[in-house]
Formats: sequence, structure tokens, C-alpha cells
Amino acid sequence: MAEERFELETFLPYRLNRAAEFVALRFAAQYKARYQLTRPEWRTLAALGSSRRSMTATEIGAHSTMHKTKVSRAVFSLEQRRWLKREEDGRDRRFEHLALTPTGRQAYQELTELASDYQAELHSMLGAENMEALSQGLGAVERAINNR
Amino acid sequence: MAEERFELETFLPYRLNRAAEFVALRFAAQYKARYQLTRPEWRTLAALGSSRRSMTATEIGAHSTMHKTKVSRAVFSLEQRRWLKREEDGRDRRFEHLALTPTGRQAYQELTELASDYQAELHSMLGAENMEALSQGLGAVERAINNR
DNA sequence: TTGTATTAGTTACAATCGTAACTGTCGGTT
DNA sequence: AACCGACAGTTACGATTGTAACTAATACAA
Repeated sequence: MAEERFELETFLPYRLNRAAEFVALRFAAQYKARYQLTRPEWRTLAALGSSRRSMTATEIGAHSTMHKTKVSRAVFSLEQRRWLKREEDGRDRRFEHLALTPTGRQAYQELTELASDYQAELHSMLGAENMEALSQGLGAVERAINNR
Repeated sequence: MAEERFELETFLPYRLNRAAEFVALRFAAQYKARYQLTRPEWRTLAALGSSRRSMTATEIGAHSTMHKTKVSRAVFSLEQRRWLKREEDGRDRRFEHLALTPTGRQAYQELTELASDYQAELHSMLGAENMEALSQGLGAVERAINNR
């Protein structure tokens, strides 16, 4: 194979990580300051809020690529806050169906507004065309994830 | 502003994070299994290896967006391994100029081969066009980072 | 029915991490 | 020269994390 000199700047994992960290950080600052939410908590809230039906912890983990212990702890703390409630499955009692309470749903609504604003900010920061390109590329990665 | 329903699946921080985690994980498995390297250690090695000149710890942190304590510890453990050496700046003794030893450079070379293979795998996994799009989008984010 | 494997979720524990405080060095005032 | 603020890098410590072991429930085969 044609051995070119390796360039770190072109290495996808490296670039993706840098970009993800940068983009996530400024949004994290907002929900931390406003709601004292941790990142796993926000991600759990988001997974539940964006789903019409209730979800199990495992589903949340799969959806947000979080380790199950992370999910478990985030669920616990959101439950303490009374932002979500658990309901046991009558047929298979291993499952817990998780759903947001009205308070939780309210918080999610408010956060999605912050998120939309941030998304718009990113849009104008990167430009529509680059945003499109990024979206297309991410779509391909997402398909790869689903087929793994 | 036109309030559309927020869709988590279109939210850039969420998508980038998912993609970055997925892409990084499979490569991390390789350097962990092969060299017992942690992620900060690999990133430090990569920053040094890809640079022609020596770098300071702060520069490595800026280059790889790692916290300075992370860099400090990674440098320490790479030094233990004798993969890098420190050299104090004669003019300003606050600085430490870090550079790979021949052994370290050798390890970096081997790792870049794994990296190139993985990059090729990603390329065929995502398709050239999507890879291009992703690259363009990431380029825009990188410019934003540099202008922040 | 009994035993075995599998799965959902929790927890104990050791490793990793970031915040903040620290050391040591320098530049610029006064 | 003596001070002060800024900076590079390290470290102490509390918080967060993942691994592995656990509990509890189920499926399924003998």
C-alpha cells in the first residue's frame, strides 16, 4: 500500500474528538449553570424528552452511547429531582419503564430552547454549507453505528 | 423566531459526540491492547510525534484540547517508559521542551501505521464522498476553534 | 421441575479526572 | 532591589468514571 506520511491533523478520530469537545463544552456550560445538570443527566433527559414513548435504561444507553452505570446513576439523580418516574413492567419485572414527569418535561422544553438557540449560533458560526456537509458526514457515521 | 419542534437527532453536539465516541473507541482498543497506552498518553505521543520540533506541555494541551493536568500526567508516564525526554529551557526555566526518544519515535511510527489502516477502514466504511463532507465540516469547526 | 444461560439494572472498588491550591520562574513597576 | 501579577507545570483532593461482581428476573432445555 502507498505509505504516505501520517498526518495527525487528518486523522478522523482525532478531529472528531476535538470538534465534539469544543462544540459540547459551550452548551454544557449553559445547562450546568442553569440547572446544575451533569452531562449524563442532560443526555438522559434529552433521550427521554425526545422520545414519545417511555424508555428503559438500556435503551437510553444505546441511544446516547452511554455506559449503563452512567445511565443508572443519571436516572437515579433525575428521579431524586422528581424529573422522571419509573414504572415496572408487569410482564417482565427486570425492565423499568422510564418517563419524564410534567416537571421534567417542562425542564426539557426549556433546555430545548437553549439548544435551538445554540444550534442556530453554530449554524451562523460555521455557515450553512459547512453545516450541511457536516450533517451528511455524520449521517454516514450514524448509519455505520447502526449496522455495527 | 420560528419555533420548530426540537429534534435531538439533529442537534450537533449530540451527534458529534456520538460519532466521536464510536470512531475513537475501536481505535483505542488497538493501542490499549498493543501498548497499554491510555487515551491521554496516545494523544500526547501523537502530538509530539506529528510535530517536527519539540513542544511544551501547554502547547500539547492546546493542540489536543486536553487539560493541563491530563497532559502533565501523560508526560510523566511517557517519560517513565522512556518514550520522551524533557529538556529545560535555558532562557526561561518555566518551560520544558518535550521530545520523543528514538524508542518513542519508533512506537509512534508503529502506531501511525495502525492509524492509517484504521483511517482507510473508515474511508471504505463511510464512502469517499461522505468522508469528504465530514472533512469539510470538521474543517469549519476547526477554524471556529482557532478564532475563538 | 430443575438447572443453566441470559438479561436489566445496581453497586463496590479502584482508576481516572478536574478544580483549586501550590511551587518555581519570569517580566515589569516602583 | 523589592514587590506584584502572570505564567508553566505539579500535586492534593474530592468527584466522576468504568470494570467486574452482584441481585433479581426470565427463558429455555434437559
